[in-house]
Amino acid sequence: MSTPLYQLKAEFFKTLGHPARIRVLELLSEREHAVAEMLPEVGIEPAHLSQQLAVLRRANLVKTRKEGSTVYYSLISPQVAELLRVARTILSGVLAGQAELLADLQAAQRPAKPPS
Amino acid sequence: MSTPLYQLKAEFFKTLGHPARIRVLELLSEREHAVAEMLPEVGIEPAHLSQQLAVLRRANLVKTRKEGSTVYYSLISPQVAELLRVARTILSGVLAGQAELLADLQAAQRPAKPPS
DNA sequence: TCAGCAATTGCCAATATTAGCAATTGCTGA
DNA sequence: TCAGCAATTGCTAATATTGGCAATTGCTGA
Repeated sequence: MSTPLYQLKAEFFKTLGHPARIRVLELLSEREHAVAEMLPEVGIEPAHLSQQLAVLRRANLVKTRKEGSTVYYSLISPQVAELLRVARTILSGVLAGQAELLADLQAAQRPAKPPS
Repeated sequence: MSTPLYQLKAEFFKTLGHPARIRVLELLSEREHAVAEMLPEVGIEPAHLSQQLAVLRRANLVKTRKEGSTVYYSLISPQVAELLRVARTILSGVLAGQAELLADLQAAQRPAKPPS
């Protein structure tokens, strides 16, 4: 193994680490989409979307199908949808934790009640 | 919502996008670890590990427990372990796909046998 | 009290990522 | 054939991440 496994994992997550790419993967979790179809959803200029799609292609996460001059993208592995689902669960936990913290901070401005 | 959800998700994945941080999360998926204990596993200098741990702390993915002068880290959400598991599955699919591609490329040098 | 270790922080240069703009490719319909 | 649209590529400046080194904090045992 030339590259250690955790290096590959890190690169994998790095390719997910961009708002436009996440947005695209979410759209593709539902069904395949043409580039033009994704454009308004992602809200970035065409050239930039192409670049981000290229990143996903290079990472082997999506595949393309050409029909005339429009290109349809879809997920290679449907498990990506599951990954996003798990991530959402974790994230809502994290955000809930932060909300709690926020509440504590706000409470601390009044006659302090110590954390449980 | 000041920051759109997919922005938060991207940031979440971005914090996973570093070999040392992945390594740490894998270790913590098993059980809590002291910093000194992780050092040889991760194989980077102490100051750098601290920095990466700080990234994980800021992202609310890990928590610390102090005992004397040693600091123990653990996962806040055990679901992170599941996330890493799903990621591994996807990754092995991706790598298998690449291996196939490689095999095809090699086969293409001999009297070509078309893809199934 | 202070020497010594664990862990962290701050600062900075090297490196990688992102996003904007112009130019190009490939297909389609007039 | 060529005008026009979909998508992509190349180049570049702005921005963010990284990793190395020195200095600091906090605890413990002599």
